Amino acid sequence: MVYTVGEMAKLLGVAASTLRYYDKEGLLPFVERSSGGIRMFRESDIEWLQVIGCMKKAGMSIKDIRQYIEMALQGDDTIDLRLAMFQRQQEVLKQQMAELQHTMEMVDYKCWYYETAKEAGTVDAPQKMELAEVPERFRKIRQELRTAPGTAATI
Amino acid sequence: MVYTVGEMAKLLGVAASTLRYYDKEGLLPFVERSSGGIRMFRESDIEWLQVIGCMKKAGMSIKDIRQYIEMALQGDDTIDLRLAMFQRQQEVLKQQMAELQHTMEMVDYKCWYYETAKEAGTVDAPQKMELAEVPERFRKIRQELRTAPGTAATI
DNA sequence: CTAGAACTTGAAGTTAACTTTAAGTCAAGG
DNA sequence: CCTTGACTTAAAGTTAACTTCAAGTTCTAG
Repeated sequence: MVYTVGEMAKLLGVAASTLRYYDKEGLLPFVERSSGGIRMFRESDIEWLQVIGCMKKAGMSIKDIRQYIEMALQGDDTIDLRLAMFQRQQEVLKQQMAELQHTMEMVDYKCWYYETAKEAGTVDAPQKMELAEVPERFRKIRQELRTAPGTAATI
Repeated sequence: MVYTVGEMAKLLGVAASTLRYYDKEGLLPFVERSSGGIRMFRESDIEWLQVIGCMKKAGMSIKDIRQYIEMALQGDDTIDLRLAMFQRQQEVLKQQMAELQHTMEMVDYKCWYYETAKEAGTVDAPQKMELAEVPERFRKIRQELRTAPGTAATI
C-alpha cells in the first residue's frame, strides 16, 4: 500500500503542505517518487514520520531532526551519535518535565487563591492571609512568587 | 526599593527589551513612571512578573495574559473569570504533561533501540527483533511507532 | 554644569515553522 | 481524448514573540 502526500497527511492528521515543507527541508529523503514526480509514501515510512513527530514534540528544530535523518541514512557507523542524541534529548525532557511540574504548582496555587477569593468575595482574603493560614503545600510557591528567582525566600 | 527596567530585567534574568515589549503590549499597566517618564518597578511588581512568567511557561499567549491582567485590575468582580481561567489552564497543563510523558516513552524506547544496536553493531538487532524479545515496557510504543495514530496496533 | 550610561519611543528587522498562491503537471474515470 | 481533482514547484505571505536601531531624553557622578 502506498499513499500520496494528501493521503498520508490525512492519516497522520497534519496538513499536506507541512509534509511538503518537511520534504523540502530534507526531513523526508526516504520518500520515493512515481515516474511523474509524485511522492509515494510507503507503509514503512509511517515510522519515520512518527519519529519526526516525536522529536518535534520534544522541542527539536527541523535542522536538528534533519541531522538525525542524515545520520540514520548513513547507516550503522552513526549508531553512537544517534544514541548520544537521544540520550541528550532524554535529559532535555527531564528538564522540561521538572519545569512543567513547577508551572503546575503555580497554577494550582492560583486556583486555590481564587477559590479562596471567591468564597470571601475579595482577593484580600488570600492575598493578605498569614503564611501560617495558607495550606502547607502552597507556602513554598507563594514565597517564591513574591520574590525574584534565585532570591532567598527569607532574609 | 524601586528598580529601573534594566535592573528588574537583570533580577528576573530576562532582557530589558522584553520587559519594554511586555509593557507596550499592555502586560505591565501597574508599573509606575518617574516624572521624567522612566519606568519604576516596585518590589511588589515582582509577583506580577512572576505570574506572567508562569503563564508564559504554561503556553499562554501575550494576548491571553493581557486579558488576565486587565481582569485583575478591574477588581473583585472578575474573581470568577480569573478562577475559570486558571482552572482551564490546569486542564491544559494536564494535557501537556500527558503528552510529555508519551514523548519521553518514545525517547526511552529510542535509547534502548540504539543501545541494543550499539551492542550488536547494527540497527538490524533492535529493528528486526521479534516483539516477544523486546523488553515488555517498550512493546506498546514500538507498535504505536510503526502504525498511524488512531490505527489499531493489531489487525 | 557636563559627560556618559541608561533610559525613552516608534519603527523596522529577525526567526522558525508553516501556509498560501500561482502556474503548471499528472492520473483516473467517463 | 478530455475533464477534474490532486499533485508539482518556487516564491511570497503569515504569525508570535522578541530584538535591534535610530534619534532623542533623563539621571547621576564628578
